[in-house]
Amino acid sequence: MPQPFPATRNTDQSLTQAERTARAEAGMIETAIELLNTVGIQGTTLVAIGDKAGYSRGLVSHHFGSKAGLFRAVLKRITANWTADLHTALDDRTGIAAIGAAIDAHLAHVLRHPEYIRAQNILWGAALDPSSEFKPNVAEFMQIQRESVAAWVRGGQKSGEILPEINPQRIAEQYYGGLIGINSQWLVSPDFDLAAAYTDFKRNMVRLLSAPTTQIRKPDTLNREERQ
Amino acid sequence: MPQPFPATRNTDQSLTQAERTARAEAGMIETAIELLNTVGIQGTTLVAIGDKAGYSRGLVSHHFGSKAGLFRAVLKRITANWTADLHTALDDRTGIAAIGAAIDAHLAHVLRHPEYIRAQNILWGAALDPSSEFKPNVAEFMQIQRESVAAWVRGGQKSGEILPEINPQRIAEQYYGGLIGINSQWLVSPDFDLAAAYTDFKRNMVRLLSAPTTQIRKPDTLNREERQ
DNA sequence: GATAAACTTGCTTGTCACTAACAAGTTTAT
DNA sequence: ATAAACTTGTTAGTGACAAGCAAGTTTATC
Repeated sequence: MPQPFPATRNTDQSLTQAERTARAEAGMIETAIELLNTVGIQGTTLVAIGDKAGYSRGLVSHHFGSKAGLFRAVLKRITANWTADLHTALDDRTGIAAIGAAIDAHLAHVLRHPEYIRAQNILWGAALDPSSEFKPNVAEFMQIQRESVAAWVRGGQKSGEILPEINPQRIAEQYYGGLIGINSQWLVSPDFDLAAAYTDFKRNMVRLLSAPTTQIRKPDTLNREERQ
Repeated sequence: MPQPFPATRNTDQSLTQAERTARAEAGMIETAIELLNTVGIQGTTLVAIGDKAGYSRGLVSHHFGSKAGLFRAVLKRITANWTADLHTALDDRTGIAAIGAAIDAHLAHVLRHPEYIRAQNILWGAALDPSSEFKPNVAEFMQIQRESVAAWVRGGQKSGEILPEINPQRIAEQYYGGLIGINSQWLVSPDFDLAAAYTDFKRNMVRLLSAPTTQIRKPDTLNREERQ
């Protein structure tokens, strides 16, 4: 039954098939993230998802094929969210400035959406499993992230602020590994000082990338700069 | 029936209760590690452990209380193994030398016992889960590891090779995070160059800790040193 | 000091509530 | 009416626990 005012379609009465699908899938993904954060991967059962999202226990399988399929979709959604945040934060920067801004954005993102980060890392942990169905997705995501970082380094090398001897791929590995490691420690230890670790990481990263000529100063000056 | 030669007790015929227990627990732990590496945490069922270890499916619960209890024991065993390796590698070193030696030992250990590292990380991943029963164990282990690193830094500060302004705790977080992050990337991406990442990490760590006076050189000299 | 009963511990099997997946249905949009 | 979204019935497999059996170990008795 076609409604006269398409703008008010989502008044719970009659929805387009596409709308129903979108609403159901989004609801289940959101519910899964919530459950992952509260009762973990074990407690995130199909029944629990269905109950909390207002559907039956069978709908997850219908839409995502399997529980692993739903988790794949969760990762996809989280990744998209982070990528959007990063793009607006970067704003066409490259080189050292891009890396610094990215680390800042990362910290802000973690503090803003801790439940996303937690869910992401829980699923990444599950991906280490040899029988994991979404390990390739995780590997690919990391590969793409590293490639961005390597591109920033190459940009800095083009402009001369980063020495040409530095290997962009190696920096990308260190950069990305550092972020993963900091997050891992924070997720396990509730009293871990995330902000301090991030700012320290940023300072170290910038120092490693800066050409040695910028470090030929008197120790006093250097230290004051470090504290800033 | 008491045997005349206690030294030949373990000839598969008649075992002391203690011997039986030790053999059974060690067998199940070893089997669990093997299964974690091949079929993952999902495939590591009580039935599979019992089958592979030559016991029944009920013995795990009997000895370790639960599946989580077994995994706790697995982590304990892996940790003990790594700690022993580290101690022999360190040999009373402190300061930058200790950190360098520890990173080398870490790489050697990962290459020597990849199945241990993989199992450890799979279980750590599971520990991120809010319902995890052994998250405190993981957090405590990380805390102890960080304390060691911080002690090395303080040692280096005492001898003067590390600047007093450097925060040992922050360094420990970066150090440990870096190792976790590198391992995580390697575990997910089969073609990840682990050795290259480790040597790069070591070089960066040493550079960060070295007093700036050692960096006031001509760029040429610095670069040659970097390549070594 | 040998020997058998009393006891303890290692280990297995039966059972139960719960889970994911799939197939066969019912309801809703087109 | 027909195809999609969604629900319900069913099944094989899971971890935990309890009851029971089979070894090993201690103690009492001769």
